[in-house]
Amino acid sequence: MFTLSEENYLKAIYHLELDTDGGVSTNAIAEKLATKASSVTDMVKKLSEKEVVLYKKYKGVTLTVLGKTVAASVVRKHRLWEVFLVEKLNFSWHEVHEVAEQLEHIKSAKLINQLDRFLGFPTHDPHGDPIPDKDGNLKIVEKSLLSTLSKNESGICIGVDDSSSEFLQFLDKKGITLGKKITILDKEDFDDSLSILIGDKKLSISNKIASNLYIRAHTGQ
Amino acid sequence: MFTLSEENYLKAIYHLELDTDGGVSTNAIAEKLATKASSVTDMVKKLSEKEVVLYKKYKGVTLTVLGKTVAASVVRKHRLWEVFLVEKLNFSWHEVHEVAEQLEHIKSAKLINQLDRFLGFPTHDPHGDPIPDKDGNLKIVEKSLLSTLSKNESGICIGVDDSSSEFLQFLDKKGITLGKKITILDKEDFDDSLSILIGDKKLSISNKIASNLYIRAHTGQ
DNA sequence: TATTATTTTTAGACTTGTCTAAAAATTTAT
DNA sequence: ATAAATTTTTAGACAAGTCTAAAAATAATA
Repeated sequence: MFTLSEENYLKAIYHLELDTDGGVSTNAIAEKLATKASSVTDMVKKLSEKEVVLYKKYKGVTLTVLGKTVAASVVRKHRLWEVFLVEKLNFSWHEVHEVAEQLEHIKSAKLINQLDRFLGFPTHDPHGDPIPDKDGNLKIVEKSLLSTLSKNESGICIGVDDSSSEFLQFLDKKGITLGKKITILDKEDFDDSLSILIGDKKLSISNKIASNLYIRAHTGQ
Repeated sequence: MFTLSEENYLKAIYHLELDTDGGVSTNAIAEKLATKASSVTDMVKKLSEKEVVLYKKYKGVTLTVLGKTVAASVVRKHRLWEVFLVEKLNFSWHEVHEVAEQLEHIKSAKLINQLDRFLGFPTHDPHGDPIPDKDGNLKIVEKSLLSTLSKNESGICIGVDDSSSEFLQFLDKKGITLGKKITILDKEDFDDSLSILIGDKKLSISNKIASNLYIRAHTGQ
């Protein structure tokens, strides 16, 4: 069994590994968890003894198969709870993170399995991130950043890269939500801003926005 | 803000105060929390500094108004989550306690308010215990133990005194659930066992069982 | 009421997870 | 390739919450 703190470290390493090649650095973990490097070293040693990470001094850490399973289970719980909060309790997508950070540590296999069923076995959370299955596997969906699409191409909005509260609230204001079809009407070379059609509305968005929105390719009509 | 441990102490004192006159003893708290008296003394001092309990050495503790509010809020959360688990996630009433012990510590006013609404503002948990409202007030229902009823009297089963897993599973097996009408067909002087009518079934139950079932008086037919 | 038994508190120690400050290793730059 | 900068680790300390063992206070009993 793992403590709350251990689970948080495993989750942080799990996320960091996804966009790192080779081991995850002590400092990277420290930054993600808003703690000190020395604390990370201490914890990493403990996790190493528990055989959930591989650790060589000064060389960073990687999750073992076991560690990845534990981390994925925490992520699974986090994302299922987020779906619950949005679908059943009328939370906005920018409000769910903090609460899900707490709920993800509740220990009960039955609870999470029944919650999964109650929610209709969702595959993605309210930000478009995939929900690991019971075995920790993710359903990978082919996705591209909106900013990489060309004029006249279109796609379905399926997620965000930056899921900060500010960005999500901005999207709410603009009426940009998951599942909506977006078509590139025009691209401005000058500042890389885009003119898009979303639903039946025409919008102009900056490149910064477009680089934070994930799109599933949507060929035809 | 209160730690998990502090909340557990406050809850324990809250429950103990309900069936104690005067201060709650150190040993009583220790027993309820399965800890040592010396640990209780330490924690009680801290709670006293935080002004949630009144404490005089060797004289036991009582909750302050603030302490009672905090404790009631934890109990409220516990019982609302129990309703959720039973009503929405198909838990049996004997399975909910352990999970609710964890969920009761999740901190989010919006979460609990929305959960309350989602559940239809329930007033009682799956064991028949009242759910404190936002201000910590309980709706007191006139209730009596089944064992105190006389022959030919009847009532509605509204709760249990002992909510141990074993007792609850026993009741399940006998088909005794909350909301059912129970009529005393006969009382046996010899061993105080009862012959009862529940639904359309006739059952014989021991006095021990009858002393653990709460009944709301049900005059007429 | 004096004595014994029980309850409660104190004193000191231990664990977990964190921190600061300093030392060691690694990386970067001249 | 050596010096400087950065990263990482070690060493020692601290707070929270718990424990054991012993002392103090209270309650029970003879």
